[in-house]
Amino acid sequence: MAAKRTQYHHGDLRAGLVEATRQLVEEKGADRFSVSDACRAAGVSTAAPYRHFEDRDEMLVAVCFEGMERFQDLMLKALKGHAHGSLEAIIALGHSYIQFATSEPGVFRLSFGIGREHGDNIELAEQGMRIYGIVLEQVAAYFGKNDVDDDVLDRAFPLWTMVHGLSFLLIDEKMAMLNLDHNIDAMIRDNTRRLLAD
Amino acid sequence: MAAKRTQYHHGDLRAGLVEATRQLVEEKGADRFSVSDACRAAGVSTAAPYRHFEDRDEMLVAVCFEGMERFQDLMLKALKGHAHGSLEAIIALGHSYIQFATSEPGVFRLSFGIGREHGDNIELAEQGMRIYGIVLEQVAAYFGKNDVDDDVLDRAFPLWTMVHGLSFLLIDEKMAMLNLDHNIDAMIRDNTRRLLAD
DNA sequence: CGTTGAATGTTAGATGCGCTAACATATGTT
DNA sequence: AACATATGTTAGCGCATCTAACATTCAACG
Repeated sequence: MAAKRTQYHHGDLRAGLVEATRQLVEEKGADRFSVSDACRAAGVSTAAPYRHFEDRDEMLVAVCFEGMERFQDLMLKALKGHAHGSLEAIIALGHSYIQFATSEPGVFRLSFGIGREHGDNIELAEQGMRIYGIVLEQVAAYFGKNDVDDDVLDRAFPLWTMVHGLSFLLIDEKMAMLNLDHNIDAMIRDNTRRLLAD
Repeated sequence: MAAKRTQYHHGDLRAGLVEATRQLVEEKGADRFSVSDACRAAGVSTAAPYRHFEDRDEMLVAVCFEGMERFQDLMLKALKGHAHGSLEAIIALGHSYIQFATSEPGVFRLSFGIGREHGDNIELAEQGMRIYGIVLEQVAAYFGKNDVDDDVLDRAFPLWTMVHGLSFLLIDEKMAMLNLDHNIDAMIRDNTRRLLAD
């Protein structure tokens, strides 16, 4: 991991630190992550990161931002092969949401928890809206609409809360703790249908 | 806050520390909480807590456990005045879930995030099941059943994921970040109905 | 090319936290 | 009254974040 470099300069330390941070966030969680660990992994001194980031928090924001881009890619890929605005497309989006949360729980948790102290960060908000916008677009089409009106917002939001809640219950291992056994795929399918019905 | 005491012994330092910890968790979040801060608030030296808790983490577990008891009380109170197994009873439980999450976001987040490293903690799991059991009982009655079978589990779980997700989206201020405006009460009501329909 | 300023790295150290060991004081049992 | 136990304090270790002062490399311009 700690690839000892022969050059004085790293080459792309910023990227190296972001990747090291991302891995550590997955391993130990954002709260247990330490700048020192990331430095050891990247093979630089503990003062080096401060040439690229304001502080520890900014390193986490960088990981978060990068993660949200992967999240967006995943959701866009999920749409392929499904008719625009079809129930299948919307269900596929739900699956990809769970998929991201469970494959990168550390980054997922970080991405949603970070807004609190960074409510001012416009870039994070914009990236969030780009992702949610993918859902809104499909839901609008599902109801045969060309744009996202208040009705669409009201019908899409419960879908978000459901997959969001399911994601947290899964990664926080609540189902395991309470000995609950649910077929996740069936649960997303059935309840997406129910939430869109009426 | 830092009530200077005149006696050498505190009286009930454990309770004092739990309360100080709870307040700090609400103020700064569990990750930013420090044992030293709690000691300052309780007016004792930084070594004192270790007579009552194994480590920092155990202080948080204590706050979590205490919080879950309040959570349980809140949900039981929510049932009063509603017919056993009625839709209104179930909706009231949903409201009390959101109520707890938004009034004590720090403790709420802590309670659900803590399982990860304390999956072994049986007391926490049992308390969690007591709370979820309140919901299961009402949902069983809603479907005219006397006990909680697999069907009941499958119909209750989506309700949990919805209010759980909504709670996190609210306390993480995602709706504010994305300029989403939703009537929470209406949303819980309408979608509880949809999830129970069929 | 060679010089020089900017970018990017290092070392040393200030400050603070978690936790432990050794010691001090109160409490309660006989 | 004497002693064991419970509960507090002080001092200090190891590690973390972050800064200041210094070192090395890069790159832009004569």
